[in-house]
Amino acid sequence: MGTDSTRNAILDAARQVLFDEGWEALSHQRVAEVAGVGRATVYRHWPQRVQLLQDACSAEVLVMHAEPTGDLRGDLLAELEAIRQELLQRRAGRVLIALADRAAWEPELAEVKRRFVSEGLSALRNLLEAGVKEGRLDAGLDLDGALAGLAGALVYRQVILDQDLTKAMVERVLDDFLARYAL
Amino acid sequence: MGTDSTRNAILDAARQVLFDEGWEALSHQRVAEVAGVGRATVYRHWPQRVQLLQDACSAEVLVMHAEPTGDLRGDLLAELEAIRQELLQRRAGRVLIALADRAAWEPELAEVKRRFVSEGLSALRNLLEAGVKEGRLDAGLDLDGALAGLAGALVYRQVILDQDLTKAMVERVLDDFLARYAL
DNA sequence: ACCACGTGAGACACGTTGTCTCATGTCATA
DNA sequence: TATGACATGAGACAACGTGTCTCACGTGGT
Repeated sequence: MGTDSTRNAILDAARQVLFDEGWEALSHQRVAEVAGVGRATVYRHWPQRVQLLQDACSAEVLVMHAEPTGDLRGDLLAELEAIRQELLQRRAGRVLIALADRAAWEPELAEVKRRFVSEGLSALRNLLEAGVKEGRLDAGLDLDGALAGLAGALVYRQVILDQDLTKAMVERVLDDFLARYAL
Repeated sequence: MGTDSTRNAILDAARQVLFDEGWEALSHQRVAEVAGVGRATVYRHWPQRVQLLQDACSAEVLVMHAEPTGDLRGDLLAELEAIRQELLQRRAGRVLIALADRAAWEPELAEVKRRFVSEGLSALRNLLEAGVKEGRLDAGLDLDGALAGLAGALVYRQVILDQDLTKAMVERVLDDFLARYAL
């Protein structure tokens, strides 16, 4: 077995363990078991647990972005819907919350978290930016504040309140936002 | 030393460890060291780690609530300010995020989290409810949605974005909300 | 003076972690 | 085909953490 396929098998196993059994279960030993490789092999590639966490998480930062159509509300809704799916299906919420928790004590993870958040919301940010530039959103809009408001409301419901996000919730959050800032 | 003072010493130590060293460090052994008691004593009172976590967290659910004055914006602002202080100083944010993470795999903690959130926001909920009843807020207001929007925006900024919440941020969040829902 | 009881210290078995060595299998090259 | 470089799996090993147990000690109430 070549180096790359072993690495991938380990990373796949790490993600599986992370999602199914939680962060605390993500040990070299457990990952080796699930990946079907020797324990020493996991240590060889990732001597530190935090690096394994980092690499396992990094591959999760993939939000499907739709092409903007020019319809502001429609584009925003599509993007928020993509984020909703990410939170629901790919369990980005769990990863995010685990990162937020560990990042306080493991500085390496703070950067992973920052990237995770910023990449996950980059398309949304672009849409809002364009909306302001084209005069369809209030110029006084605080971009970071708006992102925190939109994403925060969704993440909070999904991860803190344990609600499964519905399309209606997303629309409500968006329409409240637009009621305030759309021109 | 009596039973109660030992219990309190252990719970104090548990909270200290929880805040200063993180959730993973919260073992019977570490708590015993910090509390200056024998390891067996900690096991005697809390055989399961999750119970220790539970009791250590439960005492953290104390938000200072101001008396309502009748001025809706002022009262809401005071309450959000109290929540901000809680998130900033008493590290409720860290506890909340740690609870959210562990609750996914430890059902006992889900209830602790639920109480934590609901008690922390109960005063805010009452203010909003009264505002609707007195006709000062849009009757179409979705109470849970509004709470999620307000709290979510603050928690998200504090814990996910690592921003230290300022008074200005709180005012902005509130005024955006009132711009949409105040009559 | 007595006793009940919570406690601290420590012994013990057990599982986990991180490191190391070595025989084996695989792949590219001569 | 023979050869050599290399990644791997298995396992030995010490160190550490965990959960349970026993026992001597000190305190407070009787």
